[in-house]
Amino acid sequence: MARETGSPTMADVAREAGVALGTVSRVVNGQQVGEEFRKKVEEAIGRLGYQYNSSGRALRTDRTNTIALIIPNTINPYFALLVHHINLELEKRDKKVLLCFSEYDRNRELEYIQMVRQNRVDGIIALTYNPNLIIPEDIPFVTIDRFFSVSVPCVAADNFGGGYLAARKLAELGCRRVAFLRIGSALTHEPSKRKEGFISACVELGLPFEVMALEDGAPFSAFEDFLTAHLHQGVLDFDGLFVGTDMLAWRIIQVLKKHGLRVPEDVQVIGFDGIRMFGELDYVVSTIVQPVQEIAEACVSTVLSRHLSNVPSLICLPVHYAPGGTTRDGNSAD
Amino acid sequence: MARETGSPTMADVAREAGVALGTVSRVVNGQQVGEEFRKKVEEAIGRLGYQYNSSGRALRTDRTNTIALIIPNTINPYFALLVHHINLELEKRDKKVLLCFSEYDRNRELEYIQMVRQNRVDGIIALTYNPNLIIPEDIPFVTIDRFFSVSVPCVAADNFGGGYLAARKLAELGCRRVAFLRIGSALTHEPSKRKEGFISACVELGLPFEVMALEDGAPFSAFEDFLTAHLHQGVLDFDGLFVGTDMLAWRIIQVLKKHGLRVPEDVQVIGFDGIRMFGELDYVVSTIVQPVQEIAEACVSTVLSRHLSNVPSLICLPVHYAPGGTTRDGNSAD
DNA sequence: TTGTATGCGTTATCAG
DNA sequence: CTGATAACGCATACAA
Repeated sequence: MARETGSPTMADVAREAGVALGTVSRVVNGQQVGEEFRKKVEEAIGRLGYQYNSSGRALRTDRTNTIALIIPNTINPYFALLVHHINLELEKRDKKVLLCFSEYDRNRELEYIQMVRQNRVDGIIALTYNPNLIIPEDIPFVTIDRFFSVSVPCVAADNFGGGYLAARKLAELGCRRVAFLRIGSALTHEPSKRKEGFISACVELGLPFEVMALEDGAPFSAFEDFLTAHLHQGVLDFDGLFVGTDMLAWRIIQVLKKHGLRVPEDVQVIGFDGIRMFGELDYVVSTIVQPVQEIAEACVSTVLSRHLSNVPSLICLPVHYAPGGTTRDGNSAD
Repeated sequence: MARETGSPTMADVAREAGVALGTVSRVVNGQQVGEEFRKKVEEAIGRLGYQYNSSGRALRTDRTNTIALIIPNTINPYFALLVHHINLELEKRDKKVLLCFSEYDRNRELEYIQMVRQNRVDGIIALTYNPNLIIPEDIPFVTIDRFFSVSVPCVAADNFGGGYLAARKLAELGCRRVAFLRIGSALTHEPSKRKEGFISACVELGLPFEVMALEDGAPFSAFEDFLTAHLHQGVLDFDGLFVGTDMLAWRIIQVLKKHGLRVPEDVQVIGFDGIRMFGELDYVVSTIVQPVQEIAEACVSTVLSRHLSNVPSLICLPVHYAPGGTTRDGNSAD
């Protein structure tokens, strides 16, 4: 008979089964145990409805089987996708996720670093643009989209290749003069390379281009000003736009439409990320699709790999293009 | 000097500060301690970079300060919103979130129930349509949108009121014949009341209406068939539609447009949920907005309330209407 | 192969 | 108000 207080423990199971505590532990952990004993223990576990206590195990082994995921939020659909896939990948490996929403707030990030230390997480996956984040040396740490140093593995899509692909695609779809629009963190991170790739392809193709890059905090109206400055008698100087993210692309398109420009007839637009309507319907705009599933897999297997030293410091995963109705190549899914 | 292995413990701090272990514990937990001692301990903590070990605390106190959140996924924008706000509310109260994505899969839900037992979570917040979910009696449990029994608190938006409001709004906007479209779980849950509210208002107003309700698993094409059956010489029998969710509304609108119908000129459409583009821009369709923030707050404060017996078994929160460009009342945000 | 005993880091009880 | 010490549930080294 188990104690009446709380849930049954291994000691309760041992008593119920008439075996030693250690034997129960071995059965629970799938180690080698005589058939007779195993059976007795399993029956006792069933009778008592025993569930092991992960606090006890964590205290003893100093492993929590928990990975902290630091990400700005979950309402941005791209982040939501990432959370989704990372959680799934971790679950496959019987790991738990400790959610940390930074909200782009440096102080919150610092508090989270402290919190995850208290919780003795086995590793951290972080998507943060905080330039001077203090990275714990003693916890496996993997970043997304942001390269800190060779000792901190970074997983990212092939942003350069994506920019390059976007420019080539616009050219292929008949564009004669294009522009790149972006707003984002001032610091250099992987997504910054979208611009380089785009420029590189334009130069290579002899395609005239312009760049409009804003830093975080700049007002969106700056883009409107830019566009109206390039609008002459209802005709835009550009017939193709590559925009840093799908979200920004969407907003830019609203502006274009407000000025009576048709998308894609007058201007073709390609975004970046691969956001779908409601997460599962059509792409919101024509886009360079990030391989979210692969990014998640890479983050998880990297953060869990025992020897981070053996792991490459930058894992770059291939992107692809998908039409989404804002280019003149049909609207079918990829 | 602390032991070289692992992070410093309270014992290390005690030694460093020249006080007893218990005193360190009292300082860490903000209990009354003499000024002299407190200072010595705090300095030692600073020198050693001590962070308390939550596994030890959990083992001792049998409280993990963790709440499990069971939800189908995070890629559906409504769920993403919910996850976001629930996480924020829990964080305010220094609680952690254990993420559980059910993917609408009954087996996964069962595994999660087991997992959260092992992790000794302090409570569970669940959004699940599983009709015969086994609810742990011994863990505070709060559901969203689904009423199980009076002993399990349920938090939901005022779905009936929302349906009612939608019908009145359509009437107010000049609709003469309307329809309600929905697809969803066959079982009766709170969102089912959207239909009742809608019908109730239609009857009250003498507004002719029709209902097209599909069960989960039915093909979307059934809606197309329904609409084409009601399409005569390019004119739809309805000039107003109320659709069960924003996502379905969006898809219905695509179909309407394919048939040359203009929204909102020919047909006005109101959805339900309050989904915004990219989570933060305009509403995707005109919609009945769920009070997600309040729902989250209610879930959290309920699941954390020590005496679940004192808590109402159904918490119903008010919704509101927001135009989103698919009705003839402008497109400005609320 | 199984039993026994110790300690993981913490809180809480009790004595001083 | 502080110090010493015993649990909490588990894994594991060691003894049988």
